[in-house]
Amino acid sequence: MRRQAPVRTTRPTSRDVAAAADVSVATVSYVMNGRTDRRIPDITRDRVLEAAHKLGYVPDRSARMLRRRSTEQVCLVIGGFGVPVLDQMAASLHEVGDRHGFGLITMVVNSPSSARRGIDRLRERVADGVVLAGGLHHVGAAGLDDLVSADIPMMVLSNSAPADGFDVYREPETDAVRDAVDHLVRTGRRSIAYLGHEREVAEFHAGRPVDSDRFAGFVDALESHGLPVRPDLVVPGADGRAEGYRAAAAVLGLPEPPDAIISASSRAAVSAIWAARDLGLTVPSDVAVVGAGTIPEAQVTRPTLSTMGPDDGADFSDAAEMLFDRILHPRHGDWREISRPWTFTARGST
Amino acid sequence: MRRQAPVRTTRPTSRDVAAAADVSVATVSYVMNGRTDRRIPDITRDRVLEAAHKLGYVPDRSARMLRRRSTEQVCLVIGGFGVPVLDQMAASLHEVGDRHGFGLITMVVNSPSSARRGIDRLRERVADGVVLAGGLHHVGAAGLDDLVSADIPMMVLSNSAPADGFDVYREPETDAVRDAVDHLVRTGRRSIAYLGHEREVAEFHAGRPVDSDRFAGFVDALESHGLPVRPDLVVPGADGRAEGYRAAAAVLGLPEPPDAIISASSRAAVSAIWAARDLGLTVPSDVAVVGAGTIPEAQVTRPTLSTMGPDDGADFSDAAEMLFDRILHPRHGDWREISRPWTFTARGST
DNA sequence: CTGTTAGCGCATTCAC
DNA sequence: GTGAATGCGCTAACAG
Repeated sequence: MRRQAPVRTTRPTSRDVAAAADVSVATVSYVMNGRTDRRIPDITRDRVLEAAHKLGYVPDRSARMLRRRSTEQVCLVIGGFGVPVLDQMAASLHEVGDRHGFGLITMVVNSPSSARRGIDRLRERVADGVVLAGGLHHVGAAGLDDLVSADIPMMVLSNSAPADGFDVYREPETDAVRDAVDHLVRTGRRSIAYLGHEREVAEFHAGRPVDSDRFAGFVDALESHGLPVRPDLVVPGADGRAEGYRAAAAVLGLPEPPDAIISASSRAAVSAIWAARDLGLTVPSDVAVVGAGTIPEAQVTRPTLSTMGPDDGADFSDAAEMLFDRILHPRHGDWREISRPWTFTARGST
Repeated sequence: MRRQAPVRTTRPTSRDVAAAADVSVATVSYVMNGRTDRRIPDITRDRVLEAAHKLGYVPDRSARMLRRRSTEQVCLVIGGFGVPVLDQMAASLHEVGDRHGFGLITMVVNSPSSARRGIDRLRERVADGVVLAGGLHHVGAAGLDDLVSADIPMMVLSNSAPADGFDVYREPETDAVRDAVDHLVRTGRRSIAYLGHEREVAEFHAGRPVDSDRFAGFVDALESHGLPVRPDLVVPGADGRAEGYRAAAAVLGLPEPPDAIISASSRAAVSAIWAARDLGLTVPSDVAVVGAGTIPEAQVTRPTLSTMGPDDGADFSDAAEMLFDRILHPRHGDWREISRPWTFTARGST
């Protein structure tokens, strides 16, 4: 049974409802928005509601946006999908956004050109607030300035960006990495491999400064123990499970394999445990493994996975709340920081 | 160095640009939209562009939306985050959306009330098109009707919903499941466990009809081999890695453990392999494992993971293209279906 | 308590 | 080739 094509009459507007309920458009607006500062008698209210329902009236967001000069949407900028921590961020934004009647739009920034497009779109005011959780590198300082000068409330996830023009969310990882390395050295490890993200590793091997709290902490900690940073043990592989497996298998197959692996993502760390076991190695006696980030899986692997991460797991409601606070109560200056230092938790894999 | 708070002068409008360039707002509009049907001399064009740049003019989307009666955004409705296949969908939508100048908004539907809110918001025309990839159960038939009567182009991912009022994307899994079961039985398996999604399993145990192609195929295949469906081997655990591990460990610890496990997600299947190994079992000789869905990891596990899935992996550009086709060339009736039947690929784990 | 009015910023007729 | 005028649908002043 094929459904009838709707009779393409134009959809009803507030004027139509006003006419049907025999009130003014203003009253319709007040009723539809449930405004309590306007005293509308229940009789009138019901008449409007009934007319709206009968006509199938639904307010038009575009018009509301234009008039209110607010979109009631926030934008989450990420570098790509499949990263657990960003799923958490998105979930938190959805959750607190719902409470405020806000929707979420996502934007993927994985190249300079997509960064340019994204910034332009943001400047067109598609959203009342932004969480910059990825692609920061492609956005760059100039892009950040564009966003700041567009005067749009923003929260940036970064350990290095100054809180100037926006709020920032930091997860200082240095101490956790140092603790992890200390722990590994104390238990007799001498050659520690680093499974990093593409960027980190590329910059390191190119001899450029590496903008990574985590990697810097790793290098510092090694040096403070008088241990060398072996370039052949700094490899990419943290960006996915398959990548992690291959990278771990590769370093463990080296003539002088590491006796410990620190991975910049916990999901790659899990893969590293697999790889070790598949090579006939025992974790942790032959090789220790440490992951970065909180994933539930860490508790069910054998051995359980030692991790570095924020104490209270991955929940970003505080970041979301802060963004909405700034959207709802705009003020300039007074930029805030949230800091959630990571700690090292030794479990079975070390 | 603290950045100056911007002088909160109102942002420039096309009128301001027109004045600065000494042209009319119409000309500004034509230039900004790069319209080729209007012949604008380069001199004029450059003057407008220069004025726009100097004033920092950026067109306002809300106004454009209202006037054009289109938002140039599509909406992806999902049931939650962390599902690889949805990441693929989001990536595809972003990709082809970018080509058409469209943005993406996401919506999480994980309860009847969030479904209601989502539908209402969609009816407010926050997006020109919708991909319903999750939460379909909470939306329900009535919700679908609301969306259809709102006359908004839509693509629904479902194996059961009729293509009536919207396009549908199907992934028939029955044949693949049958092939998997056939393969398992042929290689001597007699008790096959099913790691399912929460809903599937709950409905099964409640004795209600299970709206799952995959599960139905599983039951049919077992029966055609004269094998019973053991209720104690139909367990939830496909919704996550940790869940999968626990569920697999539990069934494998049963007095009469299964000799094969079919998991409704490949990531839980990977966990099942872990669990088996941790219990001292060998895969596949002691227990075979099959996963549903394409993940790169399947190739690096030991043994490699036998999976059921679409032949060409997880790519939804065809779905995205179809949605945009309907948005850009609206027509009623003629609802289309894309079907990507799953096949079974035997690898090391069977 | 409710109606009238005036835009929000833009894209699009229709004159010239 | 360009400009003046109109209105998308709604909300917020301001009257009454």
